[in-house]
Amino acid sequence: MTKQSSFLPFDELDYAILQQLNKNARASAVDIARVVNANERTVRKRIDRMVELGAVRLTAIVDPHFFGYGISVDIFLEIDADQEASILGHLQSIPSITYLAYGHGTTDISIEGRFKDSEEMRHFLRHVLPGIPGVSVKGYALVPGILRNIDEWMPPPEDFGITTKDSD
Amino acid sequence: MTKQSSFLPFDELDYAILQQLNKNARASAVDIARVVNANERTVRKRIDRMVELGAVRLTAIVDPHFFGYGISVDIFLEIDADQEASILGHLQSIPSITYLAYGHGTTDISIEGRFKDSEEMRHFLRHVLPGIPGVSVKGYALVPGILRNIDEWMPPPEDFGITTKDSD
DNA sequence: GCTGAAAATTATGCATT
DNA sequence: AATGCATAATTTTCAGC
Repeated sequence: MTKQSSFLPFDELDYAILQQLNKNARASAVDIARVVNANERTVRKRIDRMVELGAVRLTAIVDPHFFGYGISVDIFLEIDADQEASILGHLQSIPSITYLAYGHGTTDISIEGRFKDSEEMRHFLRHVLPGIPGVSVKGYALVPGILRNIDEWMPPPEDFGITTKDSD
Repeated sequence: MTKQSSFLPFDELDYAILQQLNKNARASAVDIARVVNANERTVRKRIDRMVELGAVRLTAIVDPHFFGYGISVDIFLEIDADQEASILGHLQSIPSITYLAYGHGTTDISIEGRFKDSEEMRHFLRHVLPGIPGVSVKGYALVPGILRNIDEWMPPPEDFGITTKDSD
């Protein structure tokens, strides 16, 4: 058994509520209360607390495929260290970019772009990105399909103090 | 000018509503209606339609950092083609995995894992993954920081029929 | 497809345990 | 921290435009 992780701000009720909100963030507190077997006032307070603490964000997530963005590409950039802040700001503002992260080296950046067709992708790789001062495209790789993403992620039950049969 | 993309199921009102829902998926239709300057009944119908069409999912997204998952790692796997379905199913069920995608080759899989510390990461890389029949770890790379992810993504205004000063 | 008005449901504020 | 209760606000239903 590994060490019991310090403080757990949430419990199994929070976990159950979270699962419902994950299915439908607009579900009424009354409906959720019914499913998780709790008082609706309690449910609302728990939701408010999780959001206020910043543990959870209730949001609208848009499906790129629905809008015709059928192509996903991982792109590897190298940037001018002196212009890092402005370049990252610029990249943040580009709607084609669905993922932006620091890469392995100190001047490496990884991004994921979504495009409607290969023409759009090519234009982005050969004109948009190289057109940003201090940015050079080191390579890219088409992503054949994404099966899971952060929006479907949930911490394990243990993080809510729920002990599943444990013998790890 | 590139070709006008076929049919646009949504308009600028949908776009405005979406932006509000992105900030807070539980915002009341009345509040949203005030901000976007529309009737509340209309707002509700637009929301329902976007969700029913599958363009948007209203969900709770959990912040891994809040729960102590401070380490992100990109991991590259090669899997036995004959066991693809069962392996992908297995990977889907692992809570450490926040991203799962097909990779470049026909037997390549890319995943992203989140861990509380390097010990947990090491255990995952050296025992959990190799313990899955048909899976071998080809390499991995620590991700120093993620600045943007799919949950913050929105299609460009053009996809809602909004013509910004365009001269691309 | 948008809006109006009444009924039903849900959310909020205060108080109690 | 959870809940009961009264009040306020929102959502739903049934329309008409």
